[in-house]
Amino acid sequence: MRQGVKIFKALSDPTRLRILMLLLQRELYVCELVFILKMEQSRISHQLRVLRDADLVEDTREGRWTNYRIPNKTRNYLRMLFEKILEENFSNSEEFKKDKKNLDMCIKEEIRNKKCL
Amino acid sequence: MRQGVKIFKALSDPTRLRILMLLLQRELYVCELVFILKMEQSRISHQLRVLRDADLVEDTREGRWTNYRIPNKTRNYLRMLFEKILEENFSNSEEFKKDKKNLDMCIKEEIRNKKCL
DNA sequence: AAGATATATGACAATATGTTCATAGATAAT
DNA sequence: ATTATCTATGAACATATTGTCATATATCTT
Repeated sequence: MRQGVKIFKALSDPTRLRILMLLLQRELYVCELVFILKMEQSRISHQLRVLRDADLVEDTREGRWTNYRIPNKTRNYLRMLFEKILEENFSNSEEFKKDKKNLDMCIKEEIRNKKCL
Repeated sequence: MRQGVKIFKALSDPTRLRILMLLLQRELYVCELVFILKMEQSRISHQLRVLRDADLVEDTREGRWTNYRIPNKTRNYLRMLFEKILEENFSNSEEFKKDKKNLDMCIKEEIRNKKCL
């Protein structure tokens, strides 16, 4: 029960939804999320913690970097959730289009390989 | 987007989840929910408002009573949501077992026909 | 019309949440 | 070793949420 509530709580914030949408596309470092979302690093770290506590994301340390991704076991239902509930409401929103564009730029500029420098 | 967040927000409270689980079983008057959940009427009314604002429930006035139900268009994905996310976490919880028992009693004692008197 | 019942709502207090700022911890580069 | 970089965390603040109490509204009964 607690866990169920925790999951929905984690999903009930625009910033965290944006992060999840992005992680559904691709695993990302924190610094890549900073690049894409143009938000303070600590803000993103705090939100990632909430997502991690709800088991919606997992992370591995890679040197100085932390690589966040959506675990396979939740990937499917999360996708479904987003399709059912957020397709019109979110995927087509101006906000997410911008995030998507920044993600493309993030990939193009190889932020990941340049280690966010 | 806003709507998506609103839906998850509405789902992220134990009381509201209990109400939704009950409404998935059967349409109910507010006074029946009071009978089942053993909570203050105003508390339940407030929570129903949140659910209604998120379009998760709909209501019709029937004389003095308000009949709440889950609309067909959301019924399916809500069920799915609960199966995927809440099956282990909620449906088998002590809390919901108790609610279910009270719902049975509510039906048996025909609270609905007695109009909660 | 007056009283009783079912529900909704507004105000308030207690608590929870989200963001920012400052800083700590860990790893890499020099 | 020192410095720089990436990430996490704690404190403080503003805002939002939840539950309670009192009360309003609507409908029914008499």
